[in-house]
Amino acid sequence: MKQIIAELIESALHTLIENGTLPEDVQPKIMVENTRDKSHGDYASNIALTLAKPARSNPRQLAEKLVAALPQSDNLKRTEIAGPGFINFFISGASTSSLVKTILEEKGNYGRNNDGAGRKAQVEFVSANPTGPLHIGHGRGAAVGDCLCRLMEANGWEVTREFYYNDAGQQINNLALSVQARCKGLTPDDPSWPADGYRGGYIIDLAESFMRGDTVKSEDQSFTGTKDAEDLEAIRHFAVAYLRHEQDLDLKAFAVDFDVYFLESSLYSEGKVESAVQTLIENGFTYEQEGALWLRTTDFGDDKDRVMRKKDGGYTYFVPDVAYHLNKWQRGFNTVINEQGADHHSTITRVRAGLQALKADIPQGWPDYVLHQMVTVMKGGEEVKISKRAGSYVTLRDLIEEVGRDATRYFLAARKSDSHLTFDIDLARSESADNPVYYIQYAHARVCSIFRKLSENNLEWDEATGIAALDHLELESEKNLVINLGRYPEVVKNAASTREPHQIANYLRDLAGDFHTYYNSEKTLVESADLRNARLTLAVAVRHVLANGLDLLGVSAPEQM
RNA sequence: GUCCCAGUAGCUCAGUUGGAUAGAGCGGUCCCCUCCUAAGGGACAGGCCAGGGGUUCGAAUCCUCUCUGGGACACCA
Repeated sequence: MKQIIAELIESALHTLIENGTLPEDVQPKIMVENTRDKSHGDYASNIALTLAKPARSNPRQLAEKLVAALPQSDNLKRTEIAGPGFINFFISGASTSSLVKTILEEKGNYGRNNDGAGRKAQVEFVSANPTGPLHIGHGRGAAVGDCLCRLMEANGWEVTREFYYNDAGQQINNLALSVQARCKGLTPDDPSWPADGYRGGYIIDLAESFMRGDTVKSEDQSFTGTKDAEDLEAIRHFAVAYLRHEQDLDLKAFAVDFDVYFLESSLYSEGKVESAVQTLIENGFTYEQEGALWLRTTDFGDDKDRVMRKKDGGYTYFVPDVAYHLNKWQRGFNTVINEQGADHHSTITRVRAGLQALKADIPQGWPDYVLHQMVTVMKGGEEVKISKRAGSYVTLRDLIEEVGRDATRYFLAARKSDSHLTFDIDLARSESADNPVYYIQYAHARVCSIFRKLSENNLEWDEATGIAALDHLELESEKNLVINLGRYPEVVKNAASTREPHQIANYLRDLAGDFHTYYNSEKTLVESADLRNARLTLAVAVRHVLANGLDLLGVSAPEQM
């Protein structure tokens, strides 16, 4: 509808340019907006305000000329000029009908578009180290990342979900040493407990499982405990497999699936780290100093150069990261989004700098990053520190068990990811019935309930009659609902291009609110067959859009609550 | 010290990319089930949009400085 109005305005502008009211060289940016106040019409444009200066006219006069030059359209009932020079558009019943009809035809596809045109996009998210269960911060990453994927898919992209396993570093050594210490019966209080050891209770479970000789399976590996507390290599393998298995269960409980699990260790074993380093040296962006190899990241906007290879010969962590991203590029992903915690933000500059220094024709500013800020967990009125080493811990699975998957996903995805989030567990648990996600689901269930009642009364919804009678929907609340239904496709588009899945959640809350208001004020199952069928048709349209939007969030749309 | 993010109702947060009188939920006060599910609706109260300057027809939104909170700035991952 916005598009249609924009075209009408464009046509009027041409007329005004031809008759000399506007100079020929104007490059107007036509903006059509949803109005906040319905007395301002259904849509409004500020075009006369932005063009008043080049036209050397006052905005209201210009607006009048524009309105006069607007072509005739069935979609418009009337226009008016208001305030400093806004043009307000009131849409006609015909345009309402055609929108509802479109939704009924497209059903689950309504709101989807093909902007991506089947191009490949890759989203890397969660990517937790296999050193402990997933916590709420990972949960935020999982919720935001998965919604982003769903959004990209809804915009016509072919999305690959990828999880990067950091299985080759010092953290894994610490993990193995911690498990070994537990195998030997040590506790964190013992003097010989590893300095940076993990203290969480899950380490005890892990050690016991190893000493029992259990076999653990994860997505891509399997390992049996050797029961030998001196065999650090075996403990390392077992611990990684064990914790990956735990994380698999966490993700499954959260209904998040990955297409690719990428192992950091494979970058070493396949020589990719080494060859990336060679290229960087050959391209002349490195130098030796104090026994270490440095990358001149300052050439690419970093505030100081970074060490690539330490004095002891090991690589710093961003080197495999650069090799990893080169690999993503070589796999043909021109669009890559990395969803990470904000505490990793300093890596962005380095990875991008490294990629530029490879001279592999990778565009500047590639890849995209979506960062989520930290989650503060409150329990019993106090902040819970989510430190793996300290052992005080809120796992994602605990959270899902306490407040439910739908509510957890919604809560973590419904807020702008770059603002801090406070997750009050007591609130989420004790008032789970007041969680906004139920508000939206309830609207969906209510539509379904109307249809149950309909058949109890031995009546049927006649879709054809309903569509033909849509012009009976003349109430403000009904028109308002339709306008909001019409917004959905642009919300889907906008949320994807700005990488902001929370927009979907906000939209759904608004739509659900409008429907609840309508439901309370007007009865759907009225005597008049025409009006009844028209209202049922509108209700079906609402149900489709609610279900489509909830699906983008990975939240279920129950028929009954 | 440098960089990133944030600061909007008592609390948790939105604010459609610069529009008209700043909005929800929770909490507070008060109404609405003879009625398709009250997990709902309606009404009231609650605001110096952290603060100062600037940009323009117009600023919570853009620029700049200041203040406050969080995070990042290792030859840790």
